[in-house]
Amino acid sequence: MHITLKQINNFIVLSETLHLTEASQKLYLTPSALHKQIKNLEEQLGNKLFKTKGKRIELTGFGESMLPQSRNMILEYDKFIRKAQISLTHDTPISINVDFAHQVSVMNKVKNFKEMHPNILIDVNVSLWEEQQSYLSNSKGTLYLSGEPLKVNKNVKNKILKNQRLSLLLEKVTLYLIKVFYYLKI
Amino acid sequence: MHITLKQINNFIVLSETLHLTEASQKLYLTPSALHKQIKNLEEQLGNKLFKTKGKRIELTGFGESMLPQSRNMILEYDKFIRKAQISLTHDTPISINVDFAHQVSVMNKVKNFKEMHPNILIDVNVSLWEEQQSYLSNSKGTLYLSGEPLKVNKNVKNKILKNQRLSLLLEKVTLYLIKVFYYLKI
DNA sequence: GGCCCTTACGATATCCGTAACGATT
DNA sequence: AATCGTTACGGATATCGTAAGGGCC
Repeated sequence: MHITLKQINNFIVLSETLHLTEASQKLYLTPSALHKQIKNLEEQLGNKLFKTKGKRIELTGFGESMLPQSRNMILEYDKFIRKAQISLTHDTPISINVDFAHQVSVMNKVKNFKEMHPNILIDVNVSLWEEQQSYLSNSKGTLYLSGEPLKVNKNVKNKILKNQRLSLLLEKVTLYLIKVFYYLKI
Repeated sequence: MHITLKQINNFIVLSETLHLTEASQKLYLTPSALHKQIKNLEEQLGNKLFKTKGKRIELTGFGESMLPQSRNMILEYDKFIRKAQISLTHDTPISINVDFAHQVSVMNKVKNFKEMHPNILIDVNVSLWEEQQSYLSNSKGTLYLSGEPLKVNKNVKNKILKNQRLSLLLEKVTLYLIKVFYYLKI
């Protein structure tokens, strides 16, 4: 069980781009890190997934054959996550941070939502995105989610600062946001 | 993608035993480690999977609802591994270590196998299991597989020494062995 | 008291980024 | 010369085991 979902996902992304640098960007990794993960996966599978012709990367026959099953793994994972989202119990208090740009649209939807579901607690804290960034620039920066501090490690912090998309990167935040958006039907 | 297959597997095993200590033994972990992994999974899912009534552990409704999808994940992973095994190319040289107890049965099968598949290279090295253990007792102990040294970290080493079952624990070895056994139809 | 879950803490292993190298176009 | 894959190395992070705490039978 040493093979990880992350590695399988890496494999799929690289197989789609056949371009290490490009794939590594999509995965928010350095080419070096991605390269090592692929190597590691190949080692555990006992066969090479890719071969390199000059600068070009190609799938091996083995890699080709592993692709469908790999996609199934990720699809199954998606279902798993979706299940977790839908299983949200209605008494879980939810609080979300929204940056300024999305304040209006979210607040309106939350308002409607609260009328429909008065027993689901939602707090919406609005803060400038720059403010959230400055939290993260501080090495001890924390975000708060449902009242609890959300530890942010350096990697995640960098990813956020680079991409300015919180929901794409912090899975825990994503989960909560999606929960809300699921109800909001955003 | 922080949720790992290992965690999902942990969840399933614990849900079957509802007994932390017992589950942790099945998973070759200490209760402490398993406990933390479950906590971590719950945190990422945003809901508790288990609740504790006195000394007894019970599934929450959420945990119950996550079980089928979790099992699917593991089933899909099994298919994934099986696919990798079957995709073995016939020109991969294979060498396996066999302990004394299994020498005769394996050697006979290998012999038959070689007659049927003369172009698949298999070397069988026989050594006492105690010998293999003593390799591992040395902190720099290595096993050899297909000529390449197989780095053994301390955790794996301990697991092997405890359980005396190589094939259950070293996935890489398992993979190779299963490859062979697949052909051998053992 | 004994069993069991839980938490704190330290060691080990793993993961990732930086930087440098080598090869290809 | 520029781009890309690869490797070496160091720091940050995660994982695990040991040991100690606390509740229930």
